[in-house]
Amino acid sequence: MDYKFWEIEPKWQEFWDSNKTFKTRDDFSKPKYYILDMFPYPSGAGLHVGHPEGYTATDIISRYKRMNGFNVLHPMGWDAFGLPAEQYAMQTGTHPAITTRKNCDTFRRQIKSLGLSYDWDREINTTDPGYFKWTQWIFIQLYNTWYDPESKKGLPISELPIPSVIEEMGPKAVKEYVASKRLAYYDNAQVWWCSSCRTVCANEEVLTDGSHEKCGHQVIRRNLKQWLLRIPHYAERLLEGLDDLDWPEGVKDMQRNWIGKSHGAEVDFDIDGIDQKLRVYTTRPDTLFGATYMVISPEHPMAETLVTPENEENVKEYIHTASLKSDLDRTELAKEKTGVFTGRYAINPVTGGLIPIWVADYVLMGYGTGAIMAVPAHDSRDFEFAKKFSLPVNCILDPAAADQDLRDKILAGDACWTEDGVYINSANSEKGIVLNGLNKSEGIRTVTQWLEERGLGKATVNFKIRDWLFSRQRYWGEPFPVIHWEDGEVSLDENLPVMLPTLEKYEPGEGGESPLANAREWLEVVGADGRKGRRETNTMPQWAGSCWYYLRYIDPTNKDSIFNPELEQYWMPVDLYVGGAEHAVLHLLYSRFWHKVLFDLGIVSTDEPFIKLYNQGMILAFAYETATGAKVSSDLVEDRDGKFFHTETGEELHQIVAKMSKSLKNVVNPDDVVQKYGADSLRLYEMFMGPLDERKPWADSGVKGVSNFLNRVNRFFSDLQNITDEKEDPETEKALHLAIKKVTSDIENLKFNTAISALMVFNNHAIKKGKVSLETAKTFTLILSPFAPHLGEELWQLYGANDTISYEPWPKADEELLKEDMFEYPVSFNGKMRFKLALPVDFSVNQVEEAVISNEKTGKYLEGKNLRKVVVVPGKIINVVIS
RNA sequence: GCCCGGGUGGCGGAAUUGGUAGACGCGCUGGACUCAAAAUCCAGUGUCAGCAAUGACGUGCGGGUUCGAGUCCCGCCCCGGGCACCA
Repeated sequence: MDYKFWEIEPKWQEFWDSNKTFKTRDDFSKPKYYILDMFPYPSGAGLHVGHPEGYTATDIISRYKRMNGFNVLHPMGWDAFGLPAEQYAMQTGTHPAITTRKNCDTFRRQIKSLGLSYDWDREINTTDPGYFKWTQWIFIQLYNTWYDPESKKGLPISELPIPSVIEEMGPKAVKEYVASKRLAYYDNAQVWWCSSCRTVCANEEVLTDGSHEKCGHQVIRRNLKQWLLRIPHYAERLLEGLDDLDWPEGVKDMQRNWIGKSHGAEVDFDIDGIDQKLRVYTTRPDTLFGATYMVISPEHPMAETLVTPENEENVKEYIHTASLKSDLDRTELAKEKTGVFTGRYAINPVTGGLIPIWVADYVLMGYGTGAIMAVPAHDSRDFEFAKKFSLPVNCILDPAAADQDLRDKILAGDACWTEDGVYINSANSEKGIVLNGLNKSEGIRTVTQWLEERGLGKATVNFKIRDWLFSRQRYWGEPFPVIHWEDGEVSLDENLPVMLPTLEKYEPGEGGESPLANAREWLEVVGADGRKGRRETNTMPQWAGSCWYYLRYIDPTNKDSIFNPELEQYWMPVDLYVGGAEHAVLHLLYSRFWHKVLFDLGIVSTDEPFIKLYNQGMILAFAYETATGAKVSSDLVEDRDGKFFHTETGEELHQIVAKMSKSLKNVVNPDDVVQKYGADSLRLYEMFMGPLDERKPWADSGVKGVSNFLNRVNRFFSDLQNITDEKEDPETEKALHLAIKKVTSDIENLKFNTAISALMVFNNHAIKKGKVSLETAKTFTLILSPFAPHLGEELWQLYGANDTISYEPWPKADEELLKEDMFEYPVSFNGKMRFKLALPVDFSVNQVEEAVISNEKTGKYLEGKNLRKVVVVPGKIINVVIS
């Protein structure tokens, strides 16, 4: 019987659709399982083979969990705001909503053709007003929340205590004070501006080379009024929360690095000749004795105060030059350090010595206090700077582990040492501080305490994470529910949703304003009191909609509230979240931030949204290059007996693995694969390629391999002549239960490649046997069905069922059947396996040893050798040690 | 520079976490079926030597621990990802 996937696959997809087989009911009596895919951006290019990888994995688990009695929530939707639809609108005038709808239709059709068991009644779309109404609503919650460091919680802004000093200054001061505490605020911000996209981008969207992640164009600095979110207030919570999450360690590390917590101290330095102090942040207060100069960043507010008249011109020029530089120029490591002397000196609090204050752009205003004490002997950046400008290098830490040569250099101030050691030259009994003889951690403790006792400084914690730039000069995004009044007041428009106006032109407005600035009618508002105002013309970034979508699936059509809290309590948190590693920081950190705020406000019931996270690896493709490394398009490559040649030049080519790309002509379209081999084959191949979390190259021959397997399954199991009513043969029964056991544990551990291998092993066994019982055939069909659901349903129906296989109970492996009487011991001599010896499993170590020694084969290996000992690991191995 | 991954046959990858290296699949070789081809089926397939039995070698490189190392430890090399003057 032929394997007619082209008939059975549409048949079952139609069945699932019309019977709403995968509709999720809010049945609280069952244990729930919420399994989520990162929803896609529906691009015009349609699905690529990377999408079905994660989707198939979650689909297998969804089906497996249903068969294990779980109430499974497994939804899909569209992250549909974004630049491409808007750019297309600029070129063609087509409204982005139309483009978006078309693309979603394509994606939905393609996803449905893969037989994925989503509950389509819960489909969501971030561009749907019924959805973004609630994105705007969350923005309002953020705006109306402040973070209380005491209780470490976000609280309603109405509960913000106003200090009496502020209160006395009048209502304007109070308003400003309140604004300074809101989690969302509107302010001037130094932002990255992409002149090609005519929009700002967040720090995270700018690549290391200073180009915009989306378009590759160089970005520049601009000062613009923008919306920002105070995510650093949640830094500590976001950091602590990571510990209990079942996430890949690498992702957690990346988030930890991004948050960038450091412990150190703030120290106040007196300034010679002015009655002001310069505050620095350092993680190495212990090296205070080695501080030989200070540096402030060019943007430091005290720059003007500090500079002496004779240095004023120099310093001003330097600050001006620095302001023109991009961060890229300023941070490039290869670059030489620059700086100018202010003419002013600070007083080192432990030595009492005068140390020069410099301005240099290697110190950043955005971190710590924007000023540092420089310890060139024990900080490599300071060392580099000191060498260039001939500043003194005082070694105060005798290096612990350096070789003698290096140690001499360090002690002489000719090299830098940042590791542990023993302090020298670090005592001032007059000031009551002695570090000599201590090590680094003792030193840090001693100095910090000394500073605190004298009111000169205090222990401080710093974070690298910055405020999140939350507005874009775009049309196709969520409008802010905000009105700017002519008198400068900002207020919220709580009449949600605030809709996007229809535009004739999607070009950005004057001076870098969003295209919304062109929508005059929409833009201008008049208040009840006749006051005039303008709507916010910026829109939210794409992150906004994806920050909370997992919550809307819970109750996607609710018109009155974001979701029903009872449903939220049942379904949350997400039990398993699968998606690409490219979202390791941004999406996942932003989501966690919003979720924690919503948790503090009592809107959601869990502190963390995603209990377990798994990253699927990227699917790559084979590509070819010449001896000189030039890439060759795949259509110009000829395969001759496993060697590759250029069809035009005849040159032998080297096979490499690279990202799929149009230019290399090695992009695989899932539609073509479904057409040629069927959805079950595509699913199976994507899972069989290798471990889910690893990057791996696509090979068409591999699809053929799994397609062969499904053909063999179909040929054998759909031929009722092979299926008997007799009792199953013990050997086959054992093979079956071995497969159940392996497939079960492999699904639990997301090891789908080896699960499929186990299915293949059993199938090979069954075919070799020639006959299996109906019971066996049904059981095999059950464990095959999550992987190849169409064929699973088809066989299930053939065996007499008249309903879906999707909710049939998952088989249990019978351990009794797997027990062995005999074990075939590998017998090694000095660790080399020589022969096998079958012995009863219940043999004692002594009995095994005797059996080995008396075995005739052993004699051969003992000839001319001494038997030293016999190592027996019951049920594992025998090793005979000879000499 | 720092932080994570990863290097196993011709290829994708297995290996119960210290116990038979190479499961499963692709490819290749030989055979069956066929007028022939495709498809399918059967057998073989880490490398070297040998007709074979068998032996030697073998998990990026160099050391070490152990009765025994792909797996653990020390020192390197290469590939991929992230961060990068954060004091």
